[in-house]
Amino acid sequence: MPGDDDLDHRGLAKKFKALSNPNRFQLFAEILSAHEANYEQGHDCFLQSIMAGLKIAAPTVSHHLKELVNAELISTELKGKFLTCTVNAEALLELETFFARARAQREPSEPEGASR
Amino acid sequence: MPGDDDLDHRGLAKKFKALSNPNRFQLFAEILSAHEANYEQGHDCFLQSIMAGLKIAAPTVSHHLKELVNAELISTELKGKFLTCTVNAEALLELETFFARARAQREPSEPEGASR
DNA sequence: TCGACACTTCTATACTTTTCGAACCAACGA
DNA sequence: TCGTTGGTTCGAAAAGTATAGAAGTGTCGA
Repeated sequence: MPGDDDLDHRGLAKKFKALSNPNRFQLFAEILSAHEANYEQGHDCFLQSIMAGLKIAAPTVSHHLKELVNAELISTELKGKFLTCTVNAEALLELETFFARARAQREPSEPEGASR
Repeated sequence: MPGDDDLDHRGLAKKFKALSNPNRFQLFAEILSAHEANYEQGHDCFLQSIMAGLKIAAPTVSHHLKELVNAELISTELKGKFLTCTVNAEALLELETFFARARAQREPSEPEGASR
């Protein structure tokens, strides 16, 4: 099944690209940790509070956010006046799996999933 | 330990950036699978054979390769006339771990490593 | 020694991305 | 209703990236 991997690669490349910019990556990381911090409070992650930690202007944040959404790394929801951000769990799993497989590929001595 | 993560982030962003270009990503993937294929033969991965699968000129490949090395995703060794490429296992682990932790961070309900 | 080969460096060009000011839209509170 | 605030869109400038042709370096085999 070669086409399967190929499709994966498209999506992966897009995600890597989305994470390739330092500011965008920080934005992502910030959303991630805000997530953790606010989990008990309904894990609302407000863009406003995230922006405080970054040194880029609002339009730029908006742009980067769009890229992250486009890469399906996060999703956003408008709650009244505010915007909340959620990290996409599937994406994280997809990426983790990619590198786990890559490791298995590099060192075939270590059988991992067996089914391949 | 906040500085720890910060340093990680630098390196990670660099790695994502290195993987963000489709051709470079393919190059990386190619090296990876050549690895797997040639493992019994001493897992020498010759650049020459990899280049055959890509549709970019030699100088470009050279450039991309340098970026991958710079991001510490691979390392190269000159064997006489030829260049061999090796995927850096630590980098793969680092990346896998990052996403594994990110998942744990996103959904604290799922205790994973327990330690930290 | 010489020529072919594998790869790199240099240089230039086309293209993409990042960034922000200005203007804009939507929602909330007074 | 109006001003303020959170966020987006537009437009443009600046910076960065991908790419390859030409020329260079080192290695091998004849």
